[in-house]
Amino acid sequence: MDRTRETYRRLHDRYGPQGWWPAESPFEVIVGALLMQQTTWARVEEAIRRLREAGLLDVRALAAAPVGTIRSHVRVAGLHRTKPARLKAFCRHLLEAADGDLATYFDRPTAEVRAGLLAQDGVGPETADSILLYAGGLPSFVVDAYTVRIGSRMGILSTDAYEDVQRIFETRVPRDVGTYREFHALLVAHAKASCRPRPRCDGCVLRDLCDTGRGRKG
DNA sequence: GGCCAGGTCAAAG
DNA sequence: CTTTGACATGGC
Repeated sequence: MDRTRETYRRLHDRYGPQGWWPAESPFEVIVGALLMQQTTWARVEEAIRRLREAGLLDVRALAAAPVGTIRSHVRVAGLHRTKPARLKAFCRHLLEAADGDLATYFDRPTAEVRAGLLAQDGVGPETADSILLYAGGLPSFVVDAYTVRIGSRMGILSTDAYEDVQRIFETRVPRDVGTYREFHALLVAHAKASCRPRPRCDGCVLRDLCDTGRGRKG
C-alpha cells in the first residue's frame, strides 16, 4: 500500500472536495497568500473585503497606494508593520516583471517563477508555492506546519526540512495541479478537525496510519 | 490571561 | 547550517 495515496483517499472520502483556494481571481489569491501568515482565514477574508471596498484590490492600485493606507485596511490580519509594505512591494514586482499581467507572469518554467517569488520580501517557500499552485496553476506542492505534523505523525517523513518534505510528497502524488491543490487543502482540513498539536487521535480517519494512533512502536 | 494561527526574517551559536 | 525570537491581531 502507498501510505501517501491512501492518506489522500481517506481524507477525500472523509472531508470531501475542498475547492481551494477560495478567491475570485488569481490576484486575490496572491493578496490572500501574502496576508495569510500567522493568522486565520477569517481575518484575511476581512482584510480583503476592506481592500475591495476601498477599490484597492488591484495590482496597480496597491502598487500606487501609500503604505499607511494599505495598513489601515489590512491591520486586522496582524503583523501590520511588515505585511502592508510587502504587499505593495510585491505588486510593484508584478508590474515590473510582467506589467501586472499574471498570465504573462506565470508563463515561464515553474522553477524560474518560484525563484522570482522567493526573491521578494516576505515570500518564503510556503507562500511562494501557494502562489504558484493556487494563483498560477503550476504544480508545486505546498508544505505547511500541518503537512509536516501529519506526515511526521504518520511516520512517512524523516525530516522536517521544507524542500525535503515537498520532494517526498511530490514523488508520491501524481504531478497534477488539481490533486496538489486538493491534497494540501485536505491536510489543513484534517489538522483543524482532528489532528491537534497534542496527539489525540480519537475519531481520526488516519488513526491506524499514525504512530500515535495505537502506540504501534513509538 | 495564556496560547495559537495555513510564516518569514535576522541574529546568534 | 540549525536554532531562537520577534512580529501583531483577535478568538477561544
